[in-house]
Amino acid sequence: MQQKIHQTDKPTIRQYQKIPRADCLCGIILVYTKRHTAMTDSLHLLADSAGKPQYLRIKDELARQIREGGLAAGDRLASERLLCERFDTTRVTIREALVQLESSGLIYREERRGWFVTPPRLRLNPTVTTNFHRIVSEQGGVPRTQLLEKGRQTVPAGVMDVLGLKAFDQVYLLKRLRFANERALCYCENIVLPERAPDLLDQDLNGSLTDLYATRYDLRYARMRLRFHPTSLPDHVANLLGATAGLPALLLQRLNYDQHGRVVDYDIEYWRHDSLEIEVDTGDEEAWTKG
Amino acid sequence: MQQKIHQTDKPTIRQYQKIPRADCLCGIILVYTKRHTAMTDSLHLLADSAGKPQYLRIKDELARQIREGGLAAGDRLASERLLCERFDTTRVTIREALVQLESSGLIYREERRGWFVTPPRLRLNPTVTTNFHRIVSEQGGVPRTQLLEKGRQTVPAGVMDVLGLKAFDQVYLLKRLRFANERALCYCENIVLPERAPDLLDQDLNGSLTDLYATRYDLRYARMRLRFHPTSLPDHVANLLGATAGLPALLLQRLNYDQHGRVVDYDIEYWRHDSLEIEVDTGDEEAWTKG
DNA sequence: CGGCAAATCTGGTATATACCAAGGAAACCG
DNA sequence: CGGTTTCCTTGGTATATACCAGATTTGCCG
Repeated sequence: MQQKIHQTDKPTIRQYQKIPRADCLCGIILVYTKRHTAMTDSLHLLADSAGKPQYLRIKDELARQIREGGLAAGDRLASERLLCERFDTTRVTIREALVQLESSGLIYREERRGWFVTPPRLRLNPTVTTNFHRIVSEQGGVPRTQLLEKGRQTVPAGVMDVLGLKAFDQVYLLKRLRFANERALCYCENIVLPERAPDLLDQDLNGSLTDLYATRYDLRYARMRLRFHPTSLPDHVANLLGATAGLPALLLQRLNYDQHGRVVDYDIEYWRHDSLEIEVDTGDEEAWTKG
Repeated sequence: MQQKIHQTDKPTIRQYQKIPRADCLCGIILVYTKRHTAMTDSLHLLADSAGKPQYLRIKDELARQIREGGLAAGDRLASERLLCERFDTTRVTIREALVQLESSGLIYREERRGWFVTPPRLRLNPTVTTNFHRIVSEQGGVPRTQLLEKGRQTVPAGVMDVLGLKAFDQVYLLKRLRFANERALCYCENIVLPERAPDLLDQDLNGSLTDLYATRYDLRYARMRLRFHPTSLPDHVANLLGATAGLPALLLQRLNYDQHGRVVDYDIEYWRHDSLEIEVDTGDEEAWTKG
């Protein structure tokens, strides 16, 4: 290994240049890079794909290498500084490409650990089951729910009306994280009507709420009003999910009714944008199962 | 405003900082740099949110100003360079904040024209109606559909199975853009079974396909299989929508059946992530209308 | 006044550089 | 051997600067 001079970035990079270190893991990311392709003309920008910006070409190239290069879900990409060298550019440009790949859902990052290939999305049919544990298990993953906070409080203004409550009415509030294979996918808050589930706070809330409702309170979700839109993670949610602030996300809100047509609870969920695929089938149920 | 000297960025920036900037070469000397930074503060940077990165504080501040400052949907923000001056930072940092606000859906950009406040999302209940024109109109907007391309071709491999077709079977393919108030929201491709809608290509395809089906072919969507997930715009779609490559988006795919249970068509739609809010109500229809 | 070209403004892309803090491995120590 | 300290790697954040091309405005000319 080369000696380092001090800890700034420059020496670090230099060090890689001398060491071929064939290594791997991403060795897929080949070396050539455009330096040579562009050599003839002063600039790196040119040649290549008709006037496309460099970061887009890098993005395409990385995507191709991930697809064809045998990187599997969860594998780590080469470090940014290494990619800089391979594509002969700066971290700013590399990161532009990486961030766009993240935005497309192909890769994700773990804070200061690196960039990884995103695992397959969880397929979710919120009209059929909301049982997170069941869904993850059925799709071959290991589910986990972590209770962050539980309490009884006055109903938040934003949901007072939809829950049919008046100011100062009390509700249970749960804050939980959902994991699949130890990757945090979702942060959710459940606002529950106490009269539907007395003593809820004394139960084990690290499992399925749906199951708890069914087994202990004889409640089953019969109808729901579902709303959602793409947005990005608020700071505090990003922290909880171990993601970077501003990561694209899906904000999902759901008002649930039981088999008697009574409101049970209201859910607010922030899902990583790259973690789910939503399915909704409408129309005659019979027809679907037959088909 | 101050006078400019010439058109590169440097003079512009220099003009704001009166410091002598003892040349840099950043190396060792660097006495001044991000000046004042923490110094006495007196700046917006201050006290404020404990240790939050600057771009997040700027993001919050911009969001606040948009909310409280009376900027309405469609209004333009100050230019990046002006924001640099106001927040005493560089374009890189300002853009980090702007991009995150874009990601949250609060603002959007028009290529080289500026940053604007995003108009309200279109509320969409894909299980009730897929009639874009109707939806936009009902929500007070002016809809427009632009046919980009139409043709008859062999069925694309990806949808062959779901459409119940065999290789080399023919389908109609439409490529269209959807606008609300002249803002492009959605790019969609419709893959239609010719036997359901003969002579479709001879019709006016700049309107509602749903209407056309109903009036001319006596077809009504009775069931659909809907899939979607957040991703980002592929380059060619970004170009068509007048958006930047990599903009967060919602990819929506839908398999439609008519009142006889026969497949009619398959839709692939890319929506701007900031353009829609999806609603799905499930359960007893009666109950909903009563409620 | 209307049309066109030049000046200017805007965001888009890119380089080079630096320092920081958290993650993690290696070295060290008891 | 196990716990702790040191140090390197990694991404996160930020500065300073530049040039480009499209969009807009200005201003001149006929």
